[in-house]
Amino acid sequence: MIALVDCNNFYVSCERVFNPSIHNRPIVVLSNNDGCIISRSDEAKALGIKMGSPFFKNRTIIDKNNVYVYSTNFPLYSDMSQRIMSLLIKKYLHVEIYSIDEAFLDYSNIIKPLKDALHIQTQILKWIGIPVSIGIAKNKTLAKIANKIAKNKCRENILQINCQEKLNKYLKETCVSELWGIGKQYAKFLMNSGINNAYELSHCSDSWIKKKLSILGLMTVDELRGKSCFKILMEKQSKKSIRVARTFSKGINDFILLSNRLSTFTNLCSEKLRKENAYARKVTIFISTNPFNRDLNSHYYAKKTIFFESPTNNALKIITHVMRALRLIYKNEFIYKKTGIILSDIIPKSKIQLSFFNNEFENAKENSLMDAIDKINKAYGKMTIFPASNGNRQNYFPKQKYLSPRYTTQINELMKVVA
DNA sequence: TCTGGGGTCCTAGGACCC
DNA sequence: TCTGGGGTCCTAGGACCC
Repeated sequence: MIALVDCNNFYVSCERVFNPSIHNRPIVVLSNNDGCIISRSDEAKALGIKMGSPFFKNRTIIDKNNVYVYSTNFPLYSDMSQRIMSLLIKKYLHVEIYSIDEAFLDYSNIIKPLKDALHIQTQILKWIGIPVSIGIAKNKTLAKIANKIAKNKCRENILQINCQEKLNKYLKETCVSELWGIGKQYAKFLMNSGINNAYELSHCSDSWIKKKLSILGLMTVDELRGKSCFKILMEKQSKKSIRVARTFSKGINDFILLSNRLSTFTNLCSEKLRKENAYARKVTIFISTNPFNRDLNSHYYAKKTIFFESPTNNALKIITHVMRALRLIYKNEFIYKKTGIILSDIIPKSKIQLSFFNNEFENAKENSLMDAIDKINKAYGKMTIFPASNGNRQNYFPKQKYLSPRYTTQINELMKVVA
């Protein structure tokens, strides 16, 4: 059994903790630049304010109903999140922090799941002040479904799906668009194909699903059928890319202004990288015109990736590459609305071996790189690697690959870094 | 007039290699 | 005139998540 703990209207709930006077009032929290609505209280939802919709389009409803409006306060939200997560980690052995407001718990050894869930729910509310919903079911996808129903239809905000009868009933009640892993495009496609709810989806053929929705879609469908495909990932996953991007309130078409902004982004980005104790192998910059402009001919999007000679986290080095990329794509006749930089192909310094080799060699990280390579050679005759994305998908993908020349080069580079 | 930011993963197809 | 087979690597583009 897996339980999903999900905070109700998280950002709004955080604001309420520090301002109890707004408890029964409609509240919304806005995104960066106060552009979109990204969190709503139940009262605001009842007014018909949509998630992600632009602030200016809701202006009339907001003014008319005295809706409280907050700009985001991310430091506050992540602090509150940490408090909740550490409470969970203290109490449970296996916890996956899935997002700022969600965590999966391994409930396989919990004897009375409902009672236990009620207890932790009460504790979080009492000690931290945040209301949470808890869904309990056989796997992550079903726990997501249980959570959604718990949040919207159960008085206690807790629901366990523990028999096939209940499961079938809930699957039939769940529209494909509400499923975890089925987004707008897939939902549209499925409904056009006559598949409207989760129950119908679970009866589609494997080959068709895989072809149309990719391997991840098939895993989702397998979970609806009761298999467990997505494991609980306890270890903090090291980042594979880091990005800083902004939409400007006014478009920019001046090269100097753009490069100034990009320098700032580069600093922020490499700061994040150093915080991760990691190095990046490439940088991508992108710039785009206003995507909401009605004139489609004025849409312009450009992206340029530059590889480093060796992995780095040095902002000055990165900036020279960023500027080169900007010069390559800059065209004066456009007014850019959005720019960003992405550092990717990230190598965690503290466990360099791990990023290239099988988990079995985790304990090799204490030793030198050469030792690790020797061990691997002895064990396998030739080196063994796993693609980074293989973690969850061992049932679907063959495990072994031989070490290609590409990786030999990378190892040589890594050894330079280590030295 | 005003429409977020930060991530992950998969797939197809071309380049390239032996 | 015919035009292999098996493999890797990289990228663009498109999907998804909160």
